[in-house]
Amino acid sequence: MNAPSISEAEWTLMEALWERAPQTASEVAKVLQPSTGWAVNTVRTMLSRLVEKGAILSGENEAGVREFSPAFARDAMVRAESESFLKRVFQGAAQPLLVHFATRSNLSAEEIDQLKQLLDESVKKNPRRKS
Amino acid sequence: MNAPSISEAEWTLMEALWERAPQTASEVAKVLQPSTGWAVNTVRTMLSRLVEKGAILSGENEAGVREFSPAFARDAMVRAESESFLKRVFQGAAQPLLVHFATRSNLSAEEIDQLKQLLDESVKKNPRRKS
DNA sequence: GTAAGTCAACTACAAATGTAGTGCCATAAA
DNA sequence: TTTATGGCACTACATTTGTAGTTGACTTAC
Repeated sequence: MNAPSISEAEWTLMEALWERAPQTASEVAKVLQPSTGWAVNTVRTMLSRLVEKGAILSGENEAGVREFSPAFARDAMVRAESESFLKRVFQGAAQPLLVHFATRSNLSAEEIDQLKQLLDESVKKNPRRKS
Repeated sequence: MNAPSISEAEWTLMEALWERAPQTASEVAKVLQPSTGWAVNTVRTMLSRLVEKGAILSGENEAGVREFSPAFARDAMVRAESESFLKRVFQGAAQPLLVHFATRSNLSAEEIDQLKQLLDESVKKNPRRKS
């Protein structure tokens, strides 16, 4: 199954589970409480919805309490989300996207060097020229 | 006013208006019909909602028919959308985002050269080193 | 063994989104 | 002048999302 697409608030939950899994609903709620202020029941509801969507899996711990884990690695979800963003906003063209973020991002010199190196590697692996 | 955030389907309408503006509802509907299959009323409803959101403006043409134009340049909406995506998926860090798209995008050699040049310009303008 | 808290399952409800349908008016065509 | 056409304003209705509250079973500390 492919990574389902999830909402903004749901990303927050996923982040908590990627941090540490499995966790029970109340554990997640406790972790997120300071930053989000969500009630435990809110967290429960969202966790259930994520299970329905197939984004997380649930089981029981030794004490018989439900606990939750991501069904996909963060990277896979990022990839799915990125695809859809790229299509929607940049009409599928990666280069304009890269230009956009590269010019607006105030990268440090090191980060720029690193990126350029990545780009070089990419050209070695895929030395395609425009027809 | 800042560019409001809009849904996926709404992006489709905006694209049509960025293509050509102003357009009346039925013109937009006609343009989008093949790709989306939306009924005219669907388009009307979405246009109205976009007006409410402040994403587009409406006036009347010579014949007294409502016509619509984007309230923001595509670039401004792209920027807003990109911000939010960056925060949500890459936790605000542009560099990992760039790495992600750079490595997965199969750019042509020309595109890579162009990007590297952009990166160089960016370093000239902003010769920041990590502290 | 009784109150107090924890869980899970259900229910609630408003705003946003996707996708139209209805009713009424004006104009153009027959 | 009837009739079909296009426009506009409203209304409709299912789904998804955000944000909980309620109820009833269980567990635990007094």
